[in-house]
Amino acid sequence: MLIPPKYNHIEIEKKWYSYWMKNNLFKSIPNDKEPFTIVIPPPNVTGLLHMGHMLNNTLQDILVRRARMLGKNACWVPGTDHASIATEAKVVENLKKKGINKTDISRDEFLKHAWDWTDKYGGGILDQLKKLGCSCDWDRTKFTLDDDMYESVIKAFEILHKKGLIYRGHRMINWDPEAKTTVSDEEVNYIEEDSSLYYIRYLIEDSNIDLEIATTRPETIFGDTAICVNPNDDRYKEIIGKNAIVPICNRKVPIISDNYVDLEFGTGCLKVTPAHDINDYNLGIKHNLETIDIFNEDATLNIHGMHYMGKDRFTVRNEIEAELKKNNLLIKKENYIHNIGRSERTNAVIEPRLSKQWFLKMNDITKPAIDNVLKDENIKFFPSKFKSTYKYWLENIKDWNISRQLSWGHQIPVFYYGDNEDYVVAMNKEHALKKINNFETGKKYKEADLTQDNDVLDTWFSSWLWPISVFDGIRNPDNDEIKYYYPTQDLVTGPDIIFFWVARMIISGYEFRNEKPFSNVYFTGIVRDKLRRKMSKQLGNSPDAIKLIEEYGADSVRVGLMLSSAAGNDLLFDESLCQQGKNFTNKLWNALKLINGWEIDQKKTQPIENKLALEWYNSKFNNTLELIDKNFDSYRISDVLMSSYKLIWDDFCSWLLEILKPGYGDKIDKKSKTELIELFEKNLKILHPFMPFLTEEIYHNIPNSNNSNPLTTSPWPSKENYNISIVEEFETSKEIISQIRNYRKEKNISFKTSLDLYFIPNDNQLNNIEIIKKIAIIDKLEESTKENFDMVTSFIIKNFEFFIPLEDGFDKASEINKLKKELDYNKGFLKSVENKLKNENFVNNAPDTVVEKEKQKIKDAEQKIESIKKSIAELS
RNA sequence: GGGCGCUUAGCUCAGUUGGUUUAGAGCACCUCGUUUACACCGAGGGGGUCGGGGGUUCGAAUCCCUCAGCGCCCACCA
Repeated sequence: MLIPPKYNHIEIEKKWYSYWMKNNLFKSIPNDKEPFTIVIPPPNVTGLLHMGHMLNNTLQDILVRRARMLGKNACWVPGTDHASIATEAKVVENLKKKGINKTDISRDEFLKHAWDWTDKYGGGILDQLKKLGCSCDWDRTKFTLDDDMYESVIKAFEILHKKGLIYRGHRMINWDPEAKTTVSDEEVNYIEEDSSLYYIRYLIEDSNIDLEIATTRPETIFGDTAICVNPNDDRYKEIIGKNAIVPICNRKVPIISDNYVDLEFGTGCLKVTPAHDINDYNLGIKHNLETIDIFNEDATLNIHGMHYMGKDRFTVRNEIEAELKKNNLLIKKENYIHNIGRSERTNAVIEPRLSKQWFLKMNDITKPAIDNVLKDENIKFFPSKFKSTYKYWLENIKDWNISRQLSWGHQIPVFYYGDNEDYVVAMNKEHALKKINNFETGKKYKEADLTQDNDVLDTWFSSWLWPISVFDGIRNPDNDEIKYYYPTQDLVTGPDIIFFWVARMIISGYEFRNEKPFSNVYFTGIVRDKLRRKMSKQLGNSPDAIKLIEEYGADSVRVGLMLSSAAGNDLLFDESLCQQGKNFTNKLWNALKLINGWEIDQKKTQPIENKLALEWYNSKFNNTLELIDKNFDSYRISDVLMSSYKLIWDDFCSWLLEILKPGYGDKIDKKSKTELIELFEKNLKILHPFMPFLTEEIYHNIPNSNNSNPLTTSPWPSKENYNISIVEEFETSKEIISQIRNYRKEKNISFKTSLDLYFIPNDNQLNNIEIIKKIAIIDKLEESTKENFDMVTSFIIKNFEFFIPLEDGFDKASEINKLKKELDYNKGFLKSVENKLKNENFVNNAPDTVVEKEKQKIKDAEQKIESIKKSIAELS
């Protein structure tokens, strides 16, 4: 079989992905095997693959592929999210370009545009995931607005409403006047911005005292319904209970007192505008104040704004400043820096607004989510530090505002009838009609009498059902799929959506199925650039994911991402990581070429060093496998890769292959090659979750490999018993060989020149040349004493003394110097251990095993010192 | 303002309940090397006393206190 000199990732990745798909290797249906399920965090349907997706999905693929190899029924459910706000914003923007205003078209017309947009740009991200090698069961692909998914969301609303958990309330919400929608607290960014603090004069009724009031929002005076001072403020005690006159509109408002007001800030006087400030709203409720809403939906002033009606709030701010100044009501204006809330999506300044919204009561349904994560650890977080964040949020949870003033999404299944305050919750109009007409009122309603609520549900209200709804567990709670696949095993996601999504899925899991949605949550960090900056379009520091795959190959990119991504840690991405991954693929490819190049000599018997080396690597492999399995179980994925990387690069390639490598013109014995290939195949298996394409390709190029089955579905190596002492002994061998290499380097002796190595028999040591030879893996080693040679250089390893005879060019002084240095080191070491043992407290208090270890150290060090001294004496 | 966390080689990080030699890894760096798998390589090497200070202990990178610096989350003061 001819192996190409270079690994062609483009061709080979295409080949194997279509092979896997054609043979349905990622397909899962319920069977009698243990299920292993992951639901993908559904990316935005019209989004494009970025580094964060790559990291996240590579991790999921690694977990899924390993589970598959462990013989589990692995099921990775892919899908996309409709992402109401983001998608609707894009569609609106796109329509604007075409000269269409969203407000000018009907809901149905708008939805048609949105679907066209989705059909055109949607789902591309899933194809990109295939390029990355993701082994999802693509037949299961879901979209949150698919009919069945849609119905599940509505059904969930119905269930919760029936339980009395959903209510309609008046709330101060964050209003985005540009998108004309509410945004959740989490979607508002507070940014320090330059602003002004206006000091405005308010007159007091029946008094000649003026009040100075500081505000950042003079345009809201039309909504003022009180003036508030601190009850302990001596400056204002006398005027409490009187009325103040609001400038320009000349309305009388009461002067009230409340501890909320800060004596130090501004003038200690606060104008209260309950309709437009959350704190004022709370004051309004407390003091039973009137609420005057002065804004229209787009934050222009309404009729209460008098002559400013129809003008934008910021325009009014400027104009009112002028009017106040003209009337001598503006005392001063100061520069002022404060936090201004802006919509994450449109960047519009958020307007606090009183609005009718749908809410989900959270307090009643969070208990299992708290207990099962924090008390019982039925759900584990990796890293566990995120439990504190989770805990804090759940223990301070507020009711969830689930309605959004958008069209793209699941329309709220509430149908108003009669005087428009009565409503029913139903899957559709038909059901709704049936429901009301069943009432005892006797009144018969027609379809035309019903109006569905115009709002849609928060996107997260569909996402929080995802692990259940993808298996249709909301509509059909007893179906075979949900019973088999739920609860799922792992969730891989970012800590930034721990509240939005993770916590809510846990809540919904217990609420709808009385069972956790997943057992383990792996939190990935944020992918940043080398300078720790977030990847962003503006900075242009975000690499094109697909280009990276094309340039380096999917395997290399996957390895690059995994090399430095401990759970929860941010990943400082740099292309050099992909290069490192590519170097590794090259290394493996070349190992294949090397092994394939070795011809077999059928008659040759296995040399002892081959036997020893293979035995050693087998032990080393199993020793590492043990560690790998352990690290997999604790989700230390980058540690797993690192151990495999070192095992294969250093132990397999640099040591094992170098020992087995036949000499010039030589061939390898059959036994060695057969055993070697077995080990090589095992290497491929542990690497397969990380580098699926390369390993699959190599696997099918191994000579003598009888296995025509794909690696993807081959069994994970089972842990065999191994002898740890073999592994340890080999470390000694490595040391001996390293010493010889050092010696060659020091003396500038080429590798072509062979050296004789001798071993000094020592009665106190294991005095068996065979054992020493075994340890040294060097069959030229002979037993001798230094007296037989004029000059030697010696080294001591694990209390065995070895030496190499010297012929000429021997620098006695430097040799002695070298030994003296070693002597000093050992003496220093000895002294530190001796001091420890001299300390009576240590000897008396430390456990016996620890003391014993220290004593042994002394013995070893003393012996070594003796040997070195002897060598020095001999040279002098 | 409230809460959580971090500070170990040039960089990114390990370091499990305090005790395997005088702290590890990968990358980077330096030196040497074209021996027919690989220069996308090989061999070798330098480099940290674990942010500062104090304490507990026979013993601390590991526990406690304190100072300094950094980061994240929540709330957001007219």
